[in-house]
Amino acid sequence: MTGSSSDDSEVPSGATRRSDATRAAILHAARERFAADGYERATIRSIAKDARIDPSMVMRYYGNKEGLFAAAVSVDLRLPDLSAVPRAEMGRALVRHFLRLWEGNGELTAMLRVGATNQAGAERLRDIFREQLLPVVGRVCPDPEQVPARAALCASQVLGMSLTRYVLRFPPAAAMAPEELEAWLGPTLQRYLTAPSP
Amino acid sequence: MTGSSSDDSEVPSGATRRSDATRAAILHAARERFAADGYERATIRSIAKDARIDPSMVMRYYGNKEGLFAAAVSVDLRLPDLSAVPRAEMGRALVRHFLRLWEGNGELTAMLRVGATNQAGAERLRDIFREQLLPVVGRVCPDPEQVPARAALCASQVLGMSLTRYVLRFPPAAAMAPEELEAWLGPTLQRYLTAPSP
DNA sequence: GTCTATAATTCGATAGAC
DNA sequence: GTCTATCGAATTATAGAC
Repeated sequence: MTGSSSDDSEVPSGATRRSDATRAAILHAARERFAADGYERATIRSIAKDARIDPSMVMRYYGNKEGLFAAAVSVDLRLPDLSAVPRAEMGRALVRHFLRLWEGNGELTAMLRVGATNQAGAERLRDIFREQLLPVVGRVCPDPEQVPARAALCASQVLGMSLTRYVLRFPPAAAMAPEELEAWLGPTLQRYLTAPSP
Repeated sequence: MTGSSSDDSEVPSGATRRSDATRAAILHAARERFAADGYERATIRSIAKDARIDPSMVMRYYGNKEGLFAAAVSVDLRLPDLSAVPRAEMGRALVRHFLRLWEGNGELTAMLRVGATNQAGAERLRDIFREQLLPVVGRVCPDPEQVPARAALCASQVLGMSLTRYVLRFPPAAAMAPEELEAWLGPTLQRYLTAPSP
């Protein structure tokens, strides 16, 4: 009964499944739709249509809409080790990293949009904050008690600029050049990271 | 034909309509629902239920869901005239104003939530930025060419903190005391408003 | 002014043929 | 593995009785 079945619905051990291309197409379409429409308006049907497959395939592969979202959005900020850059340049380094990250990545916009309306989305963003940003700030802030607040301040400015620039599209925010943004936001993060607590 | 009709569906000239209480209840419920659930998940049915009236009344009064949203959300930031405060304290004054505004006002959270997912909501936020924040910054910034960018930077930090504190509820952001926030964000806005362009 | 009933869509999810 | 067909539920919106 192990190999005599005429269909190949069983997951093979090491070989690539025939469905891998389909799965990748679904995830790609899901990321774009979630980013563009948010969680509620990004329908399984529209995602399937983008991926040029049948909607039922999405259900088969990912169980339900939440499963699809969880599978589609896995954000790795790839934050640099700030303790490796000169202390006076940490702010700008962090801003530059985030700017590059946002420019070519709809996933982050998706997370932001979904986090604003969906409870599970907000929780994912809190996870990312806790697991990825907190440790980085922890390595450059001597007082552990101040780490959460300083990290949250950095997050507020970075997410705020992302919101106004990529989601709400305030014309001046969308028009600013990356170098300009880096020059303005860099000192802000620098202060949140290193200035004495007020 | 003007007053002989047996029903009172026509809008009277100066007197209060019998439906005013109902309309107010609808708008109140709509604000809360839009703030709590975002545009898509805030259904007319749920709003009507909160207002303890029939869902069809909402349609009758506001035409459709977009009309209801437009009527429910009319944000007046009541921004102070910054040119009336000492130049060195403008940043803190602006932060303090926004903090007070956000604390007791679900409307702003609603705008933020809806703006993140709904196109019309984003446009309303752009309107508020252009009509209310731009003029205030314009009065304290000597170079008109720099006004939009400086205003957008202020908006990014204010909206970013609102997002992380009230919508995404990052624990450290939600836990910070207003005085603490004022001390951290004040200098940031102060620099965005008055520091020489980098 | 208020409500019932329902039309017209749309969505997530399931069943089952091939 | 893929697709058709469809269910059941929810939604916006309309028509019309009282």
